[in-house]
Amino acid sequence: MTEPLAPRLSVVPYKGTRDFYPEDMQIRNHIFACMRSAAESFGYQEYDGPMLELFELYAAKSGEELVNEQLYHFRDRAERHVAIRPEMTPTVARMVAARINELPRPIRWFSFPNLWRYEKPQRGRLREHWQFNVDVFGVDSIAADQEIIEIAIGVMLRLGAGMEDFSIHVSNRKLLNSFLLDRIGIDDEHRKKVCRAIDKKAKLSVEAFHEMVTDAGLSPGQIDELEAFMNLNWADLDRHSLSDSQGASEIRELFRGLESAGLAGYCRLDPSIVRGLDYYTGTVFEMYDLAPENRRALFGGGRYDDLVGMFAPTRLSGVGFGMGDVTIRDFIDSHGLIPMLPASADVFVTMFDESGQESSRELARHMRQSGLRAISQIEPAKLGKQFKWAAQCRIPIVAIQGPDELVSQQVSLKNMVTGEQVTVLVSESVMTIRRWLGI
RNA sequence: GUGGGUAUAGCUCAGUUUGGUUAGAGCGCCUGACUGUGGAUCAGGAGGUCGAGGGUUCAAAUCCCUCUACCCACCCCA
Repeated sequence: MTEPLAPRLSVVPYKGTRDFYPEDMQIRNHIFACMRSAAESFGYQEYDGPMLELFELYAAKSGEELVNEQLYHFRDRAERHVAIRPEMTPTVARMVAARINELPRPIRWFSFPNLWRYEKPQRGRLREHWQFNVDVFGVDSIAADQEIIEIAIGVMLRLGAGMEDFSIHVSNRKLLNSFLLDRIGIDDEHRKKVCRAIDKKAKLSVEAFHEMVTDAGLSPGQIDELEAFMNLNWADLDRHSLSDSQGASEIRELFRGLESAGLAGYCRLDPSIVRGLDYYTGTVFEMYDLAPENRRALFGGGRYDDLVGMFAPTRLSGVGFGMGDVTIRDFIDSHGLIPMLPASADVFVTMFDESGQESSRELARHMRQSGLRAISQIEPAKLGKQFKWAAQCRIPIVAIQGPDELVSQQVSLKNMVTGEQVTVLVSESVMTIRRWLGI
């Protein structure tokens, strides 16, 4: 007689979320390590904040769609209206504002928050993702914009990407605004539509683009000017009629700085970069995969004049970017940049039988005390099985101490990569292992 | 929210057009050949309510209906 089975629960993770099994976690850690290293090399400090914030924090500035359709929110037991953070910027602005008078400026911070948005999942887009956020507050000059872009490039280089893999498209909101308002005289009413068309140009056919901007009220002459504007190279800015505008001079300054840093090759002026968020006021940039099958921006950022102002009377400018783990993972996947994952241990210590348990554990303990990562066979088993297990886990060295070795205080070490095997005194074993591993 | 695709073993997939023995393959897993040595080879084994529910039929993985999940694209974004 068998009991009727209870209905089983699903093993599938909640829609739009991921399980990180150890092999996934290793890759995530690798990506985060590259990000952290890039930020720390510029002296940025890590911070974190709560995953829950009051709903009002986002209602104020985060944009209609994000709040109305994508926010996870609920009432807590005291009827407070609580939201799960969909982005980090409001939190960091709140944290900076709370200590606005004591923090030495510039403030250089980074974080790895997990963020939640109620989305329909698809490639590069899930409901929970981790986002590397880097911001510098309190610098009005373009030098900060350059530093932020340098960090972003630093992450890509650490991940193993090169000039042939990605490109950072840079523009400036002021430049776009001068062009639209002063140069060709678009009114506010049509500006949004034109911006949308500009933002989408790369994805549209020439005809579709023309239709879209004509629909937005542009004359054929204005369209010609717009297309010339969008093809501007930063070096051409000097000869352009917008040459004297503040946007143009900021762009020039930024590119001169990037050029002298040897980084101009990773960047190019692309006046079609708009970015959706309203709070950007100056430099804006997006990173694109140069592989043509991946057309969407992988990350982006820019300068925002005053996010802190919603909490404190002080104006404090900021520049920053956010980099999502989902898109970056897709990027390194498709560019063959997933590194060989290191094994979880340096050495596997075998065990023969009940009588060898103590000596086996003692040997592993000895190796750990010498700084090696050692895995013990937990209970006696066939040696072949133990070897197989070690090989499956790609542990590079197996230590064998059977009755033969035990009588003479020796241990046999097998290099699983080369197949070489030696028998040495226990006291010399760590040295041999270190030599084999090159550590 | 709109549109398209997919669902069969742990994984990748045949089989569905034309309903018919006990639903298959490769890889992976377990056992043995091999009582002190992994990858190779050979032999054997475990593992499926064919996404779920209903219908048609003597008979359904296969035909019909409904639902669900996942993937992709649009919108928007990382």
